[in-house]
Amino acid sequence: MLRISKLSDYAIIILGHMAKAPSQTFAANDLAGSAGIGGPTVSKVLKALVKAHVVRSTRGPKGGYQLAQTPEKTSIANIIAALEGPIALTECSIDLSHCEQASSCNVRGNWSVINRAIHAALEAVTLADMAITPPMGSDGFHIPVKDITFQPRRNPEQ
Amino acid sequence: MLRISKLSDYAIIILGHMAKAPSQTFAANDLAGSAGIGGPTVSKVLKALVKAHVVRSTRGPKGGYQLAQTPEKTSIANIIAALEGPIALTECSIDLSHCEQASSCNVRGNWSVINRAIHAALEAVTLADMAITPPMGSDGFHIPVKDITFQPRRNPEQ
DNA sequence: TTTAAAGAGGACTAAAATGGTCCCCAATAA
DNA sequence: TTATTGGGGACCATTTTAGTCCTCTTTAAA
Repeated sequence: MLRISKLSDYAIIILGHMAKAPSQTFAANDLAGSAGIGGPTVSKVLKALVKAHVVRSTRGPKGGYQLAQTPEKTSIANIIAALEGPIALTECSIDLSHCEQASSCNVRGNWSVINRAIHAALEAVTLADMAITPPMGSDGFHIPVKDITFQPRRNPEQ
Repeated sequence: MLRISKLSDYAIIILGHMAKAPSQTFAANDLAGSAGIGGPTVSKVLKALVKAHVVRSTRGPKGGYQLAQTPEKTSIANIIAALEGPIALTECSIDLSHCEQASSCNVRGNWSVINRAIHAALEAVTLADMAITPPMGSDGFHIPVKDITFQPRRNPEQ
C-alpha cells in the first residue's frame, strides 16, 4: 500500500492541535497528552519538524514548540518531507547512481511527471485544511470540505 | 520518503517492455532477461498483476503473459494497487477500527481528500504514457512529454 | 548563583515490512 | 507422455520503522 509513515501521521495530528492556537507555545508533553501519543515519540516528531522549519522551539522553562507559520501557509508536503525526506515515488528520482536497471529502464523520465503530480497534490493542501473539523456525515464519517480536481493535459506545447 | 515499493517499480518496467508489443505473449523468463531483474522476482510480480487483471496468463508450453488491455487503458494506479493493495496514505483510510487516536483525531475526514488527489494523479497516467521514451534533454535526463496540473478548489458548493 | 524545566542530539532495540528465493502443484502443447 | 510454462504459497534475510532512553544544552525563576 502506498502510504505515509506513522510518524508523519502523528505530525499532522500534533500540528492539528497546535493549529487551534497558532501563536501559542506548547510543551511536547502537553501535546503528547492531548494527542494520545507517547511522550518520547512526540518529541521525536517535533524535533524533525524543527529541522524542517515547520515549528520553532524555545528551550528552558516555559519553553516549547510553536508553529513557524500560519496553518494556511503550512503545506502537507512540507510536513511529510520533514519526516520522510524528499517526496519521490522511486529511488532513482532522487539518485540515479545506484539504479541497476538504469540502462534498460525506458520509463525513468516519466516518473518525474507523477512525482510532480503527487507533490502538487500534497502542496495544495495546508494544515488549515486538515485541522478544520468538517461536518459529520450521516454515516459517522466527516465530509471533506475541500476538493482537488485534475486536468490531465496530454502533449502540451513544449 | 513517500515511495512505492521496488516490486511496483519492477512491474512498471516489465509492463513497459510488454507495451512495445501489446498483443504478444511473453514468458516470464524472457521478460526477466530483457528487464534485467531476477526470474523468480519477475514471476512474483506477474502473478500479482494477473490477480489484478492487468495481464492475462496462459499456461503450458508457448504460454506466458499478455497485457489484458491496451497500454492506453492500463493506469498506473491499477498497477500500483496490484502490488501494494489499495492506494491510501493512512491506515485509517482503509480500516478505522484499529486506530487508537480515533477519538482525539480531528483530521480524519480530510485525508480522504488527499487520498483521492493522489489516486487521481496515478489514475491519470497510463502505461502508454510511461512506456514512450521521451526526448533526451541536454543534461542526459529524459524530458517528460506529459504534464498534470492541479486545480485546488476551495469550499466548493457541497 | 542555583535549580529545575524545557528542548537537542543521537544511540539503541524490538517489531514489522519488504525483497527475494524456492518448492511442489496444475495446465497444456507437442 | 513429457516438457514447458504459470499458480500458489512458504520461508528467510535484510531493511526499515517505531519507540525508548540517555546525556547534554539552554534558560527562566527563585
